[in-house]
Amino acid sequence: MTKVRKPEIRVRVAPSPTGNLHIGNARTALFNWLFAKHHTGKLILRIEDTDLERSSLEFEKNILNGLEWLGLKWDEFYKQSERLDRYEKHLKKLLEEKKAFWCYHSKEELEAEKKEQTQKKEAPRHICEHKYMNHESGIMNQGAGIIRLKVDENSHRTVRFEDIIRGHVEFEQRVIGDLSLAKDLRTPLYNFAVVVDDHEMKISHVIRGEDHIANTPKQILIAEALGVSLPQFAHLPLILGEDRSKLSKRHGAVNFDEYIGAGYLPEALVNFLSLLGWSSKDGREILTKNEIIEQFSLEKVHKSGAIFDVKKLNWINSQYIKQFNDEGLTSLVMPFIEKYFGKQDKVFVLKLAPVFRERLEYLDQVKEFKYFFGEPEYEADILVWKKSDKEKTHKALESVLEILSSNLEWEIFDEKYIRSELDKLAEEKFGGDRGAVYWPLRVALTGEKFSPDPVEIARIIGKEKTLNRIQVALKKP
RNA sequence: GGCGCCAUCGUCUAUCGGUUAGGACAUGUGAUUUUCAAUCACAGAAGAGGGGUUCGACUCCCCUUGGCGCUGCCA
Repeated sequence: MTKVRKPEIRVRVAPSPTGNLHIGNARTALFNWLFAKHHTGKLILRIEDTDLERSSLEFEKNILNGLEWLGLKWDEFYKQSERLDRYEKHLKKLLEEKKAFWCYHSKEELEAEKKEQTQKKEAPRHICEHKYMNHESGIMNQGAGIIRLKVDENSHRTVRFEDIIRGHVEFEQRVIGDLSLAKDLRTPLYNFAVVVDDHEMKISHVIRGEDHIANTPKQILIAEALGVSLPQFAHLPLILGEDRSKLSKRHGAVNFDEYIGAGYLPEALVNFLSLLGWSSKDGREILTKNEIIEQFSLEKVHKSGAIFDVKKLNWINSQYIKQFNDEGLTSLVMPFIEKYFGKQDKVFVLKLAPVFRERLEYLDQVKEFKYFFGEPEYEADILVWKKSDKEKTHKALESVLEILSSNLEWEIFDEKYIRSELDKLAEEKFGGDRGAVYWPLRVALTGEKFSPDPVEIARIIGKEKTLNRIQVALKKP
């Protein structure tokens, strides 16, 4: 008995470089990557740049960068624009075999046909009589034609396929029409190029968004004409915006760049995206890449679309941020700090790490902490605690200044001791109202109504700045 | 209009015919507390409607409704 070797798992990510990497593409890429990794298969990255008008190298670069940033490494790389010979070869064969033909209808004629069909409540599609013409030389273009596949519009056949996620899916062949394959021998169109490539690249599973589901029967027909075998299909549920329509620009941040720029962590994004349409067996939601790979299966992918919920992303990201130690978080946060506050001393930023770890959802939020990097500006009246008044506020600040400046070895700042002194002050002079002491101190140090604990801030910014800021506060009218 | 896909808390989801329908995010309340966060505890919150099948349906089938996608000589 010979051992049956399992066919190699090969999947592909096939973006077209007509725009920047989009959240939806990234998710599709991620699922392909997870599937490949789970089965120790290969991931093929294929740039679908047959539309030269709209494709650009800049977009291609953006897409590649985004995927790399996410940590999705591919094993093979192709560009359709470099494979024109392959498409031409198959196109010629199809033409010779009379499975494909040149269609010379004008766009106006096509438009009219479609209009008529719509009025007759028929499926809009092109049924081309040119396929019955017997051209002398079928391969050559006799005018301004395009190449179409001959599809029998009278067939009663149902084109079926088994989708791993959706199960049986069927389309009536007669609603498909004589679909377009290429503008000319060296300008293939999407569906045709995909089928040629998926075959030649030995793709075993096509995992793509549900928006491609209607392309599948077309691709099946093309594959049959080409005489090649079909991959398995899996159509992923769409990522939706708040209004439940397909996620797009009008929903806000859909460019992957924006998430990189906002300081989301690649691991967090992988984690979050993997949970859009998929869930782990054990129900846990914070999972490492390896855990996701291990548990991943297409059978567990949901059928219905999933709304992109930034709040959950934020929560997941904050969970990842909390996992870093001071050193790690400091280097993560440094570029963002320097972007807003200029060059900073690493030793100083290291002191901020605990504050950031507790409070950041994404790294760009460091911009909220400007009082660590410069002197605060604020209106004098916010110094006054709600249960207090101007006079008491002044008194409190003076007392705090005294406590901090007199009996304090600042090099060994003892938070506990300071706190007990300030508490004692509140007890003795403000009837136990600690807010009367801490609130003015906070505002003096930060210029904000909301902030981390003022004693912690004092420790971080150091003696000189602390005393100075209190004095500034005291001079406010 | 045609074709197709989908349908459990506000959101992401669990349940593979028998559960008080579970978890997470979000929300609310409370604890902590000098504010805001963080943290902890608790709470409210769901099977679109109608028919079947079955001893028993969220789960299987059909219809309705609704949502979405596709409908290019774009991908």
